[in-house]
Amino acid sequence: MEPSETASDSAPRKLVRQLDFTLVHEDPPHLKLPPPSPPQHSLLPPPSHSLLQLQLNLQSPGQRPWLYSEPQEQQQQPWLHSPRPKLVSWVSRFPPVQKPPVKVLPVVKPDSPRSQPRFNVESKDTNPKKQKQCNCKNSRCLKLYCECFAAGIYCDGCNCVNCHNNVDNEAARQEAVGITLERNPNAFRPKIASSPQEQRNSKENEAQVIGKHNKGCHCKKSGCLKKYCECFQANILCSENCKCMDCKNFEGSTERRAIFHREYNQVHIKQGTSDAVTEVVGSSGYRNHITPKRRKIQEMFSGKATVDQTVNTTAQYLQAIDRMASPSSSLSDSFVFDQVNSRISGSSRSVLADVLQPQNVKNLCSLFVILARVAAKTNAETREKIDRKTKAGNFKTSVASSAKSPQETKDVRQPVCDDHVNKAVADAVDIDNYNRPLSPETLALMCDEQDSMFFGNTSADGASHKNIIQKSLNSDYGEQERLIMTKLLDVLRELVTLGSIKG
DNA sequence: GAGTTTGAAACT
DNA sequence: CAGTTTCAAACTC
Repeated sequence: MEPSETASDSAPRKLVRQLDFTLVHEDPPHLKLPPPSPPQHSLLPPPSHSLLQLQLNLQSPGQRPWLYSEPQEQQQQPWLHSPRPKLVSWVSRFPPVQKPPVKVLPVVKPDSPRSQPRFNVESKDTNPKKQKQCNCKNSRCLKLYCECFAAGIYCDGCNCVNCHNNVDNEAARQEAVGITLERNPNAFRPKIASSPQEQRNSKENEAQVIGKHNKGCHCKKSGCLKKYCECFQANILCSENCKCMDCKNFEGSTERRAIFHREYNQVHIKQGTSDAVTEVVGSSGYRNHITPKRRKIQEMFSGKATVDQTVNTTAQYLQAIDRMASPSSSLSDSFVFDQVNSRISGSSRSVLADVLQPQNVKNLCSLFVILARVAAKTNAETREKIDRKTKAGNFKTSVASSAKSPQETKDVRQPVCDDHVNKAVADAVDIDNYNRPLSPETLALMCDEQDSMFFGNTSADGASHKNIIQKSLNSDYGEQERLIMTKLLDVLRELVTLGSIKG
């Protein structure tokens, strides 16, 4: 504020000039709607050409009265003339005071007085029937602590004490608004910004949410997985704007998955859809299990701004594989996670999402199988050596060894039926099963199927991988390793390049 | 429902 | 701008 100005005389003018609720009028992130159909929910009154008119039209006292005082200026808001047809159409399509019906979310939390978001983010107030009711005691509802005030509405039926956020205290409130805006011109703006990707996803009729918290959260203890976290509450991932510690609100986070899993299950158990729950749990209950190594990689790649772009891209690649390899055609698990993740996945949506093809995943999987086979051979020979050594040097061991049936000996030699190899294959297959532990029987079956699964096609890639296998099994281990790693690197590089180009 | 925890907002 | 305090929602018991 200029020294010559006072809060009271400068506030109103500054208000209207600075307030830009552009984003307010967009759908909340989790309620993205198909373009042609009318919006079904909005936290705030739909935009109006005439703010004065809006104020007059609003029978409910709870509607940002201070925002609607200078229509001319409002009309000059850039977004009304910028290429944002969606917003313009909103303006013309909806009367100001109409409260659209609630859109039922795919994942709903159990009803609770606290279930409404705490912060003035777009996702709040998903139930238009009941206005938020604050419980302020010391702020007179004239600070951003107050949800109503922060949301730009009068308190109405709240449980607040000494409330000044009402018509009777209009002057005081105006002043408070002025002070608040002086402190932060964006104080009343929505905190969640959508990205261009959101538009595209809307066109694709996906419920993708690509949002980002403008300021970012600063959580320290909640892991950004509780509603204390603004990002979490807004159903978006933490972004580079955040300064949170020990953040678990990133794409691919096991903990985050677990939470949504739990919530989904709770809701459906309540709704009596136990069949669906069983299906969901059955098909994905193991997804939350994650190998330490994999988790390490995830955490390593959960990168924020400080992480190198290349690394990020690789992480996204891994995440994309994670997504792609999920049986997205399945209605149970993938539905839940597609719905949940799509609402949550934010700015870190993989740039490879549209680049990766099933063949890429196959290629990578085939490499893992190769690794498994090499490991199997290595391991089998090591065991053989140990056996020979113990046979020669230890009578007892010799007896035990000789007691082995020929079949057992043969089993040891079989590439992917060894413990270590099982692990290797499990890691490889893990992509398809989201870390679900596999029984030995299943693994054995998969061993037999690997070839047809991954090399059944007659593509050049398939042939080249077969060659690698031959080479791997016939040449020195060092050479095998080199070949495999080189191929793996090639695959990753290719995808990173694709991602970079797209990015 | 009371008490505690949490993190944004406000203040210094 | 960093550290501290205030505040009210979220959470726990």
